[in-house]
Amino acid sequence: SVEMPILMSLGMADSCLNFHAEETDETGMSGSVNLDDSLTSLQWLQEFSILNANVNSKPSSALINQDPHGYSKYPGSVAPSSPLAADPASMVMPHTPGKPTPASTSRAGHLGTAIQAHAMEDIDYKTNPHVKPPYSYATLICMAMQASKKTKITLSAIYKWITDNFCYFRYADPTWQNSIRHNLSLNKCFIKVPREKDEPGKGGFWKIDPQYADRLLSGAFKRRRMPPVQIHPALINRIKTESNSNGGGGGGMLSVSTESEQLLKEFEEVTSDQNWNPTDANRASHKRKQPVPKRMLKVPRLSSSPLLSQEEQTELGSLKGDFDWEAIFDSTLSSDLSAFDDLEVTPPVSPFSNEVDLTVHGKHIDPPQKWCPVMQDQVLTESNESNMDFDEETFLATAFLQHPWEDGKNDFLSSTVNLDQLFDLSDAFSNDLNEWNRMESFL
DNA sequence: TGTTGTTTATTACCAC
DNA sequence: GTGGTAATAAACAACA
Repeated sequence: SVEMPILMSLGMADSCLNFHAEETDETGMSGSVNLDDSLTSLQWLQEFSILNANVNSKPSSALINQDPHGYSKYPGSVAPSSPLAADPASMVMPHTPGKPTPASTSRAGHLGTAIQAHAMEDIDYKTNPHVKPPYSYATLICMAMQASKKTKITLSAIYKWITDNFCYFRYADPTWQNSIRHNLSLNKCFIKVPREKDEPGKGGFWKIDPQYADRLLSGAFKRRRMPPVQIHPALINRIKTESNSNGGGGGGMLSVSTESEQLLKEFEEVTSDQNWNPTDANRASHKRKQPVPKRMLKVPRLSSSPLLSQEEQTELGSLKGDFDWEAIFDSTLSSDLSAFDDLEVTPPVSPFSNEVDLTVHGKHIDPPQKWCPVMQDQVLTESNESNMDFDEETFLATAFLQHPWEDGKNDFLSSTVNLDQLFDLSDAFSNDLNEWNRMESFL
């Protein structure tokens, strides 16, 4: 049976996915994205995570000087970045949107890696069509199902959720849809629910098999295997150009910080005397071919597909990303099992154990003396005005994203980090950057 | 006719 | 090297 840890795992994963919910009205049509939901934006988290993890520095001035919520870099952007972009393993796989492609390796070695880390720190999967999300198809399906908050979901709804939340797939060759269908059919975790005879519409519904839910969910959100990354010089130039012209971001394109730009410059210097040869790069260590995009600028799918029934339209409306903090804590703290009400869920005894075993980054931290009261009301609701101190945020970032989805550690079942404790600790360290520094060195 | 669903095959990455 | 897993491609059938 699916027990609370599984749900916790899912919920925590959700919290990191940070997809914004869109309000759905009675008509099922989705409304505007919560642009001002600063608390649900974790872009600052990923940026911090990258800077902290890859530059090995204190919270960088670049970060400090920017809007801690990150939106300042995305004028007009309606979507936050995906926190997982901060995961070095989910590195940019920059290639022209088209047929989903793997990437070949970079000749730049560690420098390239650093550059990639910087270049991808601002990746916004929701608006960036150039970067393939680092999730497996099964994960994407699972995410869509979870976001739907329904027990079953149509194939078209899965498509739509993916294209809504991952711009890459809007422009990619539709073969990925074949992969989705293939995955649904092949993966035992997914059960087909036939449509009722009197139910209009095409195809059936799909849901997560409770029997495999634990496995799927504990393994879900695991980043897909990603080959080493190459960044084509042309892309680098493009990044630089757009960074300059846009003042550092926007438009869903990759945006880079000053530090990133410097690294890019260094990278160019290192590689400037070599002719870029993707074939050589491919030969270097990757057998996977670099497919030629079939369609560079496919017309994006519309949100409201004429192929969808009224019910499906409604369903899709509710799929506008539910990976917001409020939803997360609705499900985790309030034990809202509605999304899995047919999964034979064993209700949790307590969302958070009182047993304190706070281990962050391999270090044990003694339990705090007091508990942060009901954080879902104080910290993570959409209506909150988010005056969380930067220290708090950065601490949370480190605790939460130091190893966000390491293989084998990505299920928060195995994690001994308790969010309550993290928040409590962060509270204890708020308003004191020195405390932050201490923590950083500790971690 | 397009979508949905199933199946088979190939290739590649990764852990062991 | 091998097995597991995942991505990709393709063929085919059923269905609205």
